[in-house]
Amino acid sequence: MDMVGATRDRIREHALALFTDRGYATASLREIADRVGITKASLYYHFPSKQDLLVAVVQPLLTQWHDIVTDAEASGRTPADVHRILRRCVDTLLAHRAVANLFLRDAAAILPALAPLIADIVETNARLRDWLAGPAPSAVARIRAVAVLELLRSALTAGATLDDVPDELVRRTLLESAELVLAAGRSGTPDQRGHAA
Amino acid sequence: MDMVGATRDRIREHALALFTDRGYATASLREIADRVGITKASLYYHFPSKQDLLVAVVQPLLTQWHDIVTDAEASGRTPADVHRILRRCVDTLLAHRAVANLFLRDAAAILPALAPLIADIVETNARLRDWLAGPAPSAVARIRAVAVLELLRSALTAGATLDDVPDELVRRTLLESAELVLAAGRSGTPDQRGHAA
DNA sequence: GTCTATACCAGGATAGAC
DNA sequence: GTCTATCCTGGTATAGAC
Repeated sequence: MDMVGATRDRIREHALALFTDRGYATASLREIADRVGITKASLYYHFPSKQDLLVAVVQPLLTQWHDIVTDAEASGRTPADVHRILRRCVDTLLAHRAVANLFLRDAAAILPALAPLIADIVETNARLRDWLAGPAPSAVARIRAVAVLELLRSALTAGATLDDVPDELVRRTLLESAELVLAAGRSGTPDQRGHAA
Repeated sequence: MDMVGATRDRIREHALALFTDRGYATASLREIADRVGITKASLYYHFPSKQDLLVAVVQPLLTQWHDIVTDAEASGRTPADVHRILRRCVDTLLAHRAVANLFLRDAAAILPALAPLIADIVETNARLRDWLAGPAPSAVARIRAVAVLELLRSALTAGATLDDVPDELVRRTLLESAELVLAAGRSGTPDQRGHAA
């Protein structure tokens, strides 16, 4: 019955592969078409522009990231909640490794191409950051929230740089570190606001 | 006396500006030339290719980053040493904000263009990471080292995202967090070397 | 040391035939 | 759904005037 979209899917896969190892801007539609076994013009039948192709490639990650924020905002903020959310973040990055890497390593090329979605992307990240920072956060707490998100990204780079360490250990270590940084706010590190025992 | 290299410098500046806000691949030599007030062909007199121009733009940061590693490897690894090195990292990122952002946000486009330098860049980062991880590091210690470097990057994003917080506070908070993560190895957090049972 | 002019090729995009 | 042909822009290159 449905081979419907079969070509479309193959295009998406090859596009992702080429985007990630040539960079979005440099990856050529001709080469994508070649790999799929069709011509450039045929590609344009399935996707009206290079940007549309990119959006199709990137959508799954965005959707899941959005779900995480929804989950976060619907729940409390006990240590267990924080742990669950952070874990979902890392898991999602690892599950969509290739696309996530595109965002991390190719943001300058990709974000302008995602112009229609950019407002939503920025807002989603801001909401996640704000949730992590907690209610009525100090400037320090907000900086820590940004730092924690950045820290989680290393789930991707760590796997690539240190090739003999298993994903599972990376995930555990990063979650631990992230919680450590966040917890610093609650358990009173120096100069947070004077003193809090 | 010497206006020698004046045009060259102006080209470098405008190139950096355009690279950072269009992305390296999309930034056109024609537009750079326009801004400088010369023609594309004149540009080619000063820089034999777009890549050479990029290298010229990027060199100062690389040199300074290299110096940090040299400093690190020449010194001990007391908390004070670690603090000094981390501080130099953050300061360098902030001092070369624009170029550093190029590396962070445009890596996919830039690294291939820096092919001749790439071996050195990777090696420098690996040495910094290894120094941070300490002698005979466990897998966890190495992951933490990667995470800490990633965390310091947020000096750049934090400034951009949270616009009302001063650089100085960002710097202090990130250094604190970085040291916290590194120190976790020494002061014994749970399950450092995996679960036995 | 800087410029004009000109040309080549690759890549994104479109029109129209089958 | 796929093709051929065509257009425009951009990086690269060269020859030559001032």
